[in-house]
Amino acid sequence: MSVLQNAASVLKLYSDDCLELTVTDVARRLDVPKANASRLMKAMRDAGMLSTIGDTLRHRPGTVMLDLAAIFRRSTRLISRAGDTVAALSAQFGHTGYISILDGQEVTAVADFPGTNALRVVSNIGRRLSAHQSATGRSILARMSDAEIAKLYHGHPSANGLSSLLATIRQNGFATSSQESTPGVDAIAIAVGDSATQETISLCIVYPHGLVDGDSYNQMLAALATAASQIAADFGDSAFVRPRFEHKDNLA
Amino acid sequence: MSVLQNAASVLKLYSDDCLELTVTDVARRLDVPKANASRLMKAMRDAGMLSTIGDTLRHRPGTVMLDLAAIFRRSTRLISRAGDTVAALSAQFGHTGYISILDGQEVTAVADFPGTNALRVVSNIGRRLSAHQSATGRSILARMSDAEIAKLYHGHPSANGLSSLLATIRQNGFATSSQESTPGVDAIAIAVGDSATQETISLCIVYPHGLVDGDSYNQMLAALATAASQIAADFGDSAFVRPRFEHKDNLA
DNA sequence: ATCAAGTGTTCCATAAAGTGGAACAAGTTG
DNA sequence: CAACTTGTTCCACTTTATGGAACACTTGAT
Repeated sequence: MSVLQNAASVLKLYSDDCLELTVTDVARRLDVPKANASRLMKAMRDAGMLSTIGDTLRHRPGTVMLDLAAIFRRSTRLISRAGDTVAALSAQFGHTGYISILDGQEVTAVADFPGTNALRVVSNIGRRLSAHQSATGRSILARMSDAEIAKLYHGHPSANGLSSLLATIRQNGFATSSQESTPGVDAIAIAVGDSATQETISLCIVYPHGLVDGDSYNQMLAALATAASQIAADFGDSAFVRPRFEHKDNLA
Repeated sequence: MSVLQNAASVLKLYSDDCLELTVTDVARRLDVPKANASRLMKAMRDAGMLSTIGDTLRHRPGTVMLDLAAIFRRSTRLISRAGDTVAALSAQFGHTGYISILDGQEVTAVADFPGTNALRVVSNIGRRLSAHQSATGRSILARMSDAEIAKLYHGHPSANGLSSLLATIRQNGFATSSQESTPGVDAIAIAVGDSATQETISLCIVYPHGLVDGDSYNQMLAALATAASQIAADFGDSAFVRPRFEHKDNLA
């Protein structure tokens, strides 16, 4: 194991439920000797990757990390453009929106746009979901060939059922989920790509299950589809499937 | 030089003006052999600290970095609380606000609250300013003893003039700047600390030079002073100096 | 088509790290 | 004050990083 991987492992320990870490925390959770954790975290402090909280023994991410998320978001025109689009949709419908990317077998939100409704889904930048268990993940996976999927999910138990799921999404041009990753939360997602870089991202709107009637659903889906189609056209996305859908009168 | 420090150096190369890096960029800018940059960046990719942009040779920060800034902001009650306060002030006056911390001889913004005015200062999370050359930096430095300042600025050319500057700030309880770090931008800053952790942060409002009259300035300063005093009281900040100021009729 | 200059990767012996067990100091808790 | 926690330091040993050169690949110009 290289130091870098260990350092990354430490950073990955941070989450919504873990805002600070001590040497012992790290040693326990990564199952490494205390001595290693101590030296590693000292090195990370010296490098600016970690900082102590006040003069306590607890650690938080270092100042080096502070602007990297913003730089990621601005790194490509595709993300910037999609962010503007989802921000507008989020404001229009009052629901929370995301831009996500695929990272191995997981998807990660790179930008979030909190909704304005009283009951809305709270966003979690950096929260990772299984790609095959989320609308946003499946919308991206559906753009890959069966061979690529087979390679990515080689030996994975969910590999079998995935194929038919993705076939439907390829046909519809959009993906949905209902209370899958998070209880009470439904989602609509459409993926777009940049022909110049092969970069693929997913636009997603999440909303409380049961609080969106058929009309609203249809409007959101139509608006998301129109927005995504426009982006796909602008970025020369040949893999884009223009969403096909019937207006639903009632939701299950 | 350890790998971690080199990795941190790579991450520090990213800025508002540098959203992507190639192997050659890194080799040149850090003055290391191409071979080292290549292997280092490969290791950083494997660790998730960097990722390639689509299938190009350009690199952006990796997905590991995406949520670390948010975790930093939530890591202490002091920052969260101050953030809420500055957000309210920013909304009230329409000017951009910041929360910043001292990092060596520099200050870094950890949270930003963009103003609503048509002409407003655009924010830069992670942008680093010389502590002694900014209102926010001086507001924090003023809380340190002369001995600590002397140690921090040992051998630094600006060390001499700094002492009297800080003395004034200690007396006033607030710091200001006018077109110092950024042309056309003025700022008011007040620092507060947490007695439990010795953590110190600075609350700051920035506004376009010449577009704020005496009344507005007085109101902002008073509002910021009141807000900071309340935070200082809540966190048992014994070093806090309640701001003393006369209402200005005209600004220079 | 060919050359030149750019890109990033791999090879190698040398030099410099990281490793983990144990002993240590400092602070908490009952 | 003894038993526990915390984080740090020491050591011989192992693994990793280093930097120069050779390599493959793409790009633009002649």
